This record gives sequence, C-alpha cells and structure tokens, in this order.
Amino acid sequence: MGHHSCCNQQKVKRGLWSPEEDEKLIRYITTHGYGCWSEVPEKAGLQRCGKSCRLRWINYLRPDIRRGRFTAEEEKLIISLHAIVGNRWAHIASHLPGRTDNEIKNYWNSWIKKKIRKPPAASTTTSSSANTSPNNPPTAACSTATSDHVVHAAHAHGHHQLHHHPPAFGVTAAGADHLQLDAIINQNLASLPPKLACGGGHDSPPPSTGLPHQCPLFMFDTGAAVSPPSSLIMTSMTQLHHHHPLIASFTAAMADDTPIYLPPLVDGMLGSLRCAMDCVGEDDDVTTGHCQAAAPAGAMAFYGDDHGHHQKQQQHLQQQLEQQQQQLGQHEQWDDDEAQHLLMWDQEVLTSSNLEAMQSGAHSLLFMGPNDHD
DNA sequence: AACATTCTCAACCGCGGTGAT
DNA sequence: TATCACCGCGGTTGAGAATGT
Repeated sequence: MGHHSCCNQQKVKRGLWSPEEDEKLIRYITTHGYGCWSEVPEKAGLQRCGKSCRLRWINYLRPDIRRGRFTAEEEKLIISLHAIVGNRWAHIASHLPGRTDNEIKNYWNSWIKKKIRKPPAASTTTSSSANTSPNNPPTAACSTATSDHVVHAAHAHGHHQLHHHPPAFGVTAAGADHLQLDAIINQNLASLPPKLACGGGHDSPPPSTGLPHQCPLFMFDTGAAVSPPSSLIMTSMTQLHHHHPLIASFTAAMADDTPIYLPPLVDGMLGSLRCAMDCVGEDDDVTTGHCQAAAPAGAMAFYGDDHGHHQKQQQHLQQQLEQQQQQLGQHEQWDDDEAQHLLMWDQEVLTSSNLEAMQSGAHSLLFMGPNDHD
C-alpha cells in the first residue's frame, strides 16, 4: 500500500474531499484549465496529488457530469456495450454523455454482485422479454453471459485456434441475441455511410484481393449460450437473418448467387466503424474495404496479430477459459458438441452453396476467416 | 433501539501506454 | 535505446448510508 509516485515527496491529504477543496479545484480548473495535472495541486493550493485532483474533477466536479440513477436507455446501452467490449469502462462511458467510467463500473459491479448472490431462478425460461426495470434487469445477466461467452479466434500456423469461454450465468440465448443484434443494428450499422454498408452495396465493384491484412478474421457471435447446446434455438442462420441486416443482405444476395465478400473482424461494436475507416484510410481505396464497415462482430473478437491490447485480452481470456474448463471438468479446448455450434469459414467469398452449409451446420455461431496464407 | 448486513460510490492503487529527453 | 514522468484505465477498497433482523 504505497502512495502514488507523484505523491511520494509531498504531504498530501487523502480520503474524501472537503467542499473547500472542491471549490479550490473548481476555481482553478475553470480559470486555468487542466493542462498538467501534476501542477494543479500546487497552483490550486491543494494538499493533494495531481492524480487525485484529476480523479475528483473527472468523476465528480466537471460541469457536464450527469448524476442520478441510470435511465432504462442507459442501462440497455451499458449492457449492450459491455456485452461487446467487456470491462472497458472508459470506452463504455464515452458513449454515455455525462457518465463516468467509475460510475458505470460501480453500477455494473453492483449488478454482478446481485447476480452472484441471487442467480436467476429460472434459467431455462427465455429472458428475451423486455424488462428494463432498474431493479430487475434480467438482460444484465444475459449480456454478461454474452460477454463471458467469448469465442476467441486466432490464426496459428495456417489454422484457427478456438478457445471457448462459457457463460458465467446460466442463461438462454435469445435475450443476448437481441441485445447484441439490437446494439449492432441500432448503433453500428445504422450509422454507416451507405457506400460502406454491405447490404446495399451489390452494385459496388467486388474487391479484387483478399481481406485487409489488419482484418484477417470475421466472427459473428450470435451470443448463444453453449451449454447445453440443445438450448440453442433461435440462432440458426435462417432465424438470424430476420434480425440482422447483414445476414439478410447475405441471404438476399444468395438468390442470384452473387458472391458476398465477407466483412472483417472488428474490434467491438463502435470500434468496427473505426476499424472500417482505418482499413479504408490505410488502403486509400474503398473498393478494398470488403464491406468492412458493415462488420457486425457483436462479440469479443481478436485479430490475433499485432494488436497488443487484444493479445493481452487473449491471454486473460485464455486464463479464464482454462479456469472454466477446470470447473467443468473439460480437458479439451473445444469438444465436438461445442464444435457443432460453430461454423468456421475459411474462405473469402460467401456463396449460395456454402451458405447452405452454414444454415445446416451453424446453430449458435458463425465464424469466418480467410486463410492465413496470403 | 441496537446491531448486523448489504449497498453505494468516492477514492485509491498499480499497471501499461505514451511522449519527452 | 533507455529512462523517466505523466496520464489514463481497470480493479479494488473502505466509509457511510440504507436496509434487515
């Protein structure tokens, strides 16, 4: 239990802030700004470290802070975002104006505690019914399961390695499906420029090469629970395409056997757009984009190459996976039963014939990725 | 009323990333 | 390239409030 490095030499006060301290900090920030937090305490006349000042300002004092209970819409957004990006609270907070990462984190953790203490009584009943009561959001459990139900795909020596992380809570797939898909549809696809949207892009010239290097994989996770597989009902491709415009566009295009170029893997819901823009920007050629902006990866997903952050998450998830497997007495990374609920796609082009393979084989997951061999 | 338990949330801690030197 | 300082983030703690017994 040491002090911050920035506090070592100073006599700094700790603990709760007094109103006088708040006033000093507010007065200083509003007149001088906060260019360098390490200078703020001294210049503001506070016996605090810069880190503490920053935290106090960001989490409590800044004028655009929004306090009070989370609205139902905010709850939904948090749940959806968490299902996709996990515990990246700052990322989630960036999509909730006036809310801080700390606040969202506290809110989420309080829900986790509740769920641990009081697991869902009827895990076999569908949780897709809309219940946004602040005191009873079953969707939280579903989305937690979705985020915990992580399939990690990595390229390794020309084949995909799959790691499965089962849900922490016993839930059904439907609620998670809706959450993920709603999030994707409402906040991702809906915001896409038409020229980048996959669905309406049949008139665009098809890409001439493979998927972008930085987007070697595409994974569609319907958010279905994995165990028991028999509980997976609504996540076949046929059913899915009613909910997801990307899949709908796939199947629509299948009618005339138009090749569909698969979108790449993306980094989370809103990150997908960024990824798409990056891809386009780096290639400087929209036609090589492969509908990447429409990538709907609603699950945690990893490129498996040079993304250090993802590698870190991979390691973390790998550890979680191993723990889960130990708990479940599983020794294989991926057993046959679970594999039945995956479809690995190892080509770049989706055609009617291989779509049929998907429809016949994929129940809970559609997983696609081009070969490593470029 | 008194005590125990649970909940909320502000604050702290440590780590990793980044930029300057 | 190595080192350092700083910043930002996520995990965790703990005090006070709320609730239950």
